[in-house]
Amino acid sequence: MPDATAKKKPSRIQRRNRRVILDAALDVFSSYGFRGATLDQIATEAGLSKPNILYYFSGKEEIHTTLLSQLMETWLDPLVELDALGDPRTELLDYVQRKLDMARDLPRESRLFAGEILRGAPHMGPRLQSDLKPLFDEKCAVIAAWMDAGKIARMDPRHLIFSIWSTTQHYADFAPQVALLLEGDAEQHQQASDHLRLMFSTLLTPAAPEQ
Amino acid sequence: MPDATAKKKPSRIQRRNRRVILDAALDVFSSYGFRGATLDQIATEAGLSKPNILYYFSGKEEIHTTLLSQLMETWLDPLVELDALGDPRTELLDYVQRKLDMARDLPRESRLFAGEILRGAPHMGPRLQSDLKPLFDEKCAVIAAWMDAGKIARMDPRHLIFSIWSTTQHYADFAPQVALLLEGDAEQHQQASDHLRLMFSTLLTPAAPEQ
DNA sequence: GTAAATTTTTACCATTTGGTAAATCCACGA
DNA sequence: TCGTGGATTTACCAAATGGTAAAAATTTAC
Repeated sequence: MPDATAKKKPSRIQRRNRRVILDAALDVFSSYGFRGATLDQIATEAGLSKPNILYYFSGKEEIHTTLLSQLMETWLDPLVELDALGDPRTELLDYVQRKLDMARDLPRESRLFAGEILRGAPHMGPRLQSDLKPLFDEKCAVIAAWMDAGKIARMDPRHLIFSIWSTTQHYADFAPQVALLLEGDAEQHQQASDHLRLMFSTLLTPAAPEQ
Repeated sequence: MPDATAKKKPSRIQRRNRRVILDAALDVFSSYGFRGATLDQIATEAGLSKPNILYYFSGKEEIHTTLLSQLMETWLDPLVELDALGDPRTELLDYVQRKLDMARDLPRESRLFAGEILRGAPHMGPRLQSDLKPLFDEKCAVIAAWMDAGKIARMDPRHLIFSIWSTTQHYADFAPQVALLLEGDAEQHQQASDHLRLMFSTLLTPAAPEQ
């Protein structure tokens, strides 16, 4: 007896078109926000007709929600990789680097996320609670343990993470401003990487315990 | 012979209603973005009718532009106050504090600004170029001079400023996320202040030159 | 107090937008 | 090759939205 709720596995066309639509939607939503984006824009960008898009998704909101759901995993991944058993300094500095690389490689995703939080997370509140919160608490505990062991300087782990998030994502979310102020500088990413490495490296170094 | 382009000074009613409209618009634009905001929302929030609002402003865009223009001055003020003649450490740490206080006291303004940049600064590009850029360059030179004099640790002043902007504004722009992750913590602002003071204090301290 | 100017309301309008119904097209297995 | 179910298009629609015209109400100047 087949499960009444079972979904048939999607056809090749289904998979391709859903992917195309989501990619177009990422472009449009990240550029104009949820309310600013229109189905016509997404349809044009995807090379499909509007009703055809609504054949694959029940509505504008479902596209947006699907995008945010998929994004969440990617977004949290760098933090997931933070290893309690690794060297504290290396782990944290590598985390900064991964987040910065993500800002460069996935700016659309960064802006989509930023826009959603900026508007009060109307479509993502529950997911933040269920996915982000436990992970955040867990990693804060790891960092706190490292501090207790004297491996890195003592501070509030939560605000340390906020500082890592904000400084790295700034390069994606405020890219037009950064580009204007750094005008023509081709080495942007390397500069940012060097700066953040210096900053967090200095910050994490525990005050010399000797003497 | 009176100047044909001269504007009569606005009446009491004019001043009051323009102020009421801009305040309502700040609420709505900062919550929903330019495209997401509607004139009806602004009108309701302001307690006026939609056509009445259009008596004071030529359209939705003019309200938004006016808001951004007014905001720019407020926004740049903390940086303007950075005094080349003051003590470098104190000046920079005070700057961080002023920006953090602004994130707490003017979250709507912070979100309005963030949203505009996030969408590629469609209504603010020229102002960034004309107002922000020169100020930024000037203060970068000041900071560079401090570094040359060995008063603070050497680093890229431009990325230092980015780090100050991002870490402080994060508390306004990502407030829902911060609130969720810090849940119920009443001391948020003081914690953030302490953390950022520690962070930038450590960062700016020049490596001991002796030995 | 009254006329002129300013302010506000009422009644609209054209366009855009998210979404639907139904007809048509087309890929694919028998 | 033909029929069937999935995929796509055409032709719509109702609501929302930015904006306007002109009448009505109110304030201001004399």
